[in-house]
Amino acid sequence: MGRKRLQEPADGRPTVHTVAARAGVSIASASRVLNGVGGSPETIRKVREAAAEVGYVPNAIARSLQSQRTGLIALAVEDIGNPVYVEMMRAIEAVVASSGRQLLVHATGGRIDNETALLRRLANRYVDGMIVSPIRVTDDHLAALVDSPVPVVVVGQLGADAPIDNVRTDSRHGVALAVDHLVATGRRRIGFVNGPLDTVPGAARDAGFRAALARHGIGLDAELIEVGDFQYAAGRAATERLLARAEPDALVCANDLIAVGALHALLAAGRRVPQDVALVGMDDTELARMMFPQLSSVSLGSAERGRRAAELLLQRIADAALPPRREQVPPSLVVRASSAATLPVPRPATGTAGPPTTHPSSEGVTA
Amino acid sequence: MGRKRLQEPADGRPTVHTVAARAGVSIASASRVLNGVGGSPETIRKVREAAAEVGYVPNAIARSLQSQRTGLIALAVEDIGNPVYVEMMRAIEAVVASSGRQLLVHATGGRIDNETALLRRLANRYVDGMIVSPIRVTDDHLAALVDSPVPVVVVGQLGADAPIDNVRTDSRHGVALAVDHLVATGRRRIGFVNGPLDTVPGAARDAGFRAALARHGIGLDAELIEVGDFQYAAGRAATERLLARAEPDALVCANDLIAVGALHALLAAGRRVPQDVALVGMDDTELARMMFPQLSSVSLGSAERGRRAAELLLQRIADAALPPRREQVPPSLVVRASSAATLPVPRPATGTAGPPTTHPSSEGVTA
DNA sequence: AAACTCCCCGGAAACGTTTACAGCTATCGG
DNA sequence: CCGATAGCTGTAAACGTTTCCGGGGAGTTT
Repeated sequence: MGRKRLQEPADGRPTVHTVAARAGVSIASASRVLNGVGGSPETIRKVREAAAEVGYVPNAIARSLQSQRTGLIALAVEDIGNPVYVEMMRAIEAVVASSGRQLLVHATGGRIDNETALLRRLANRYVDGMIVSPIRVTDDHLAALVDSPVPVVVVGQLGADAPIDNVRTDSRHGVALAVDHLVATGRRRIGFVNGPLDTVPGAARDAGFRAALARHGIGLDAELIEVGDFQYAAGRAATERLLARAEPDALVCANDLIAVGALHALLAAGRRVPQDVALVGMDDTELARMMFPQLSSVSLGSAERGRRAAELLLQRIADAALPPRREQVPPSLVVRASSAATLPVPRPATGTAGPPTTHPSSEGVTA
Repeated sequence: MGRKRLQEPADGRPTVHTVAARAGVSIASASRVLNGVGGSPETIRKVREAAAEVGYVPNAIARSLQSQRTGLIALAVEDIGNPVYVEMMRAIEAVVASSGRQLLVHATGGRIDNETALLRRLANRYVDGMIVSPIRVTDDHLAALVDSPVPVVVVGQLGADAPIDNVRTDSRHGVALAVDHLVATGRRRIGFVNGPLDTVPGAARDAGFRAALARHGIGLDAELIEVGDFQYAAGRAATERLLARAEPDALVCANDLIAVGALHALLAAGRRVPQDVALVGMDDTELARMMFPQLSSVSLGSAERGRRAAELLLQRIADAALPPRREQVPPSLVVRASSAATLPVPRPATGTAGPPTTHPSSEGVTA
C-alpha cells in the first residue's frame, strides 16, 4: 500500500506510469515499447492497448529534459509584416523541416528589450537553436548573443570580431548597384528614402548612397534625402515630405515597403513612374512584383541568406566546437518597369516589360 | 568523496548544484535566492556572487517540468505571407504579452498533415496553449484538436457541435455586403475570384456569392466565376483566365491577395479600375490600402478575432473547466477608390478619395 | 527564564521521461 | 545434459528545477 508515486497527476493526464500499471509491466518496459525499441510481442500488445485505452500522450517537456533537445528552432525577426522576412522564413523552414525539426517564429517588433528578453528566455533550452536578424545591435544584445546557452546564428551585419556564426550581405554595395543603374539611364537628381539611421541597415545604406553619388561625381543634395521607418506608411509620408521640397528624377528606397509607399506618394502627386521619376526598391520581395508598374529592386539574397543561416545552425548544433563562421551573399539588381529607361515613347504607362507572365520570378533583368 | 550527483554536466553548463556548491549552501537555498523568495542577506550575497561567477542561467525546460507551464503560446496559421495573418498575429501578440507570456508563430503551409503533426507535437506541453486557424478541417484534424493536452482556440468556421473554443466571422455575409454594394452602384456582370472550394472559407464564400446574386435576381453566369489559390500569383492567373472568356463590370475577390492579383491582371489587360471594372477584396488588410487605386475590401475583423481568441485562450488556461464558447465578429465593408461609383468625370484615375492622407486607416467609408 | 514565534536552512521528494545495469528465462549448440 | 548466449524485464538513477517539511537558531513576549 502507499504507492511510491502518484500515477494520476492532478490534471488527470495519464503518464507512462499509468500505462505501465494498466498493462501490468514496469515503466521501463512501457517506455521501451512506446519508443519502439525492444519488448516481447505480448508486452508490446499489452502496452499499446493500455496506452490507447487511457489516451496516453507523452510529455514532451519531460522527454526534452532527459534527451537535452526539443527539436525546435526559433527565428526572431523584427517585423513579420515585412515580406522580406517571410521569404527568409520560408527558406529557413525548408532546411529546418528537412532535418526533422520544427520552426517557430517570433516577432520582436523592433523593441530591443523584447529581443533581448526573448534571447534570454527562449534560448534557455526551449529551443535547440535560434536564428536572429536584429536591426539594432547593442552591447547588451551582443552579450546575450555570445553567451546564449543554445547555438545562435545571426543574419545581418555584426561587429567584425563577434564570435558568432553570421550570414550577411553587402547592402552598401546594393545601394551602389541601384545608383549606378539610375545614373546609367540618365538620372541625375536621385533621391533616397531611408530607414532609421540608428539601425544597422539604415546606417549602411546611407553610407552606400553617399559613397555612390560621390563616385559618380554627383554632389549631395540634403533635400533629396529623407528618413522614416522601414514601413509602408512611413515610406509614403517620407516621400510626401521629400516631394514637397524637391524635384527628384529618381528615388532609391531602403526597402520594398518604403518603395511601395513612395510609389503611392508619387502617383498621388501626379508623377509618372518611371517617366518622371524612376523608382528602385530593395530586398526584391514579392511585393515589388505585385505593384503596377512592377518595381525594380535590389535583391539582397534574403532567401539564400536564410537558407545558409539554417545550414550553419544545424552544423553548429551537431558540433558546438566549430569555429565561428561568416558567410556573405552578394546583392544584385533586378530591373523592372519602375526604372526602365524612358524611351522615345511618350506614355508607355504599362511599362516596357510587355504583358506580365505567370512566372513573375522570371521577369526583370539581373544586373 | 563520490558526490551523489554530478555538478558539471557533460556540456559544461552550470546548474543550480554548481551554484549551490560554490556558494556553500544547499540547492534549496540557492533556488530560493535565484527566484527571489527568502534567504538571509548573507546567503543572498553568496548565491548571487556564485551565480554570476559561473554564469548560471536556469534551464527553462527543467523549470517547466516542475511548474507545468512554459509561458509560451503558439499560433498556427496557414500562410504567414498573407497580411491578414500578420494583423491577427499582432492583435494576439498584444494580449499574450500583457499576460507575461510570449507568442510563437508556426506556418503550416496549408499542408494538413503538417498542421496535425504540429498539434500533436507542440501541444504536448511545449506550449501552454495554442491558437490555430485551419482552412481545411478533417476528422483527424478535429480529433487532434479535441483531445489536445493543452487548451486550443480555433479561429474560423468549425463544425457546429465541436466542443472547442471558437471565434468566427460570417464570410457568407461578408460576400453579400460586397455584392450589395456593387449592385447598388450599378454593376450587373459581377465576377468572383475565389480560393479552393475544398477549404472552409472557400466554400463559404462561394455559397455567399451565389446566394447574394440570387437575392438580387441576377442569374448566375458560370463564366464569371474562377477559382485559384488564396494567393497573389494564383489570383492574377485566375483573373487572366476569367478575362479571356468574359467581360465583367465588377470583381469580388475572396481575399486581398487575390484582389491584388486581379488588379494587376486588369491593368495589364487595359481595363480601368474602377471605371471599367470595380474591384472589391476581402480581409481589409494593409495591402488593400497599399494599392493604387486603393482597394475596397470586406473587413472580416481579423484583428478583433485574434484579440478575442487570445482572451478566450487565456481564460481557458486559467480555468480548464469552462464550457466551450463561441464568439462571432460581424463583417463590414470598407469602400475605397477601387469600387467608387463612377461619376460623370471621364478619367478620375486617381480615385475619388482625394489626395491620400497620412492616416490610411481613416480613409474609406464603412458600409 | 521559559515558551512562543518567526525566519532560515538543508534534505528529500516530485515533475515525467529515458536508459544503464543486472537478473531472469528460454533457447541453442556442443 | 549442461553451459553459453540472447532477449526480455524491472529497479533505480538521471535530466535540473521547485517546494514541502522538519529542525534549529534568534528574537520577542509573558
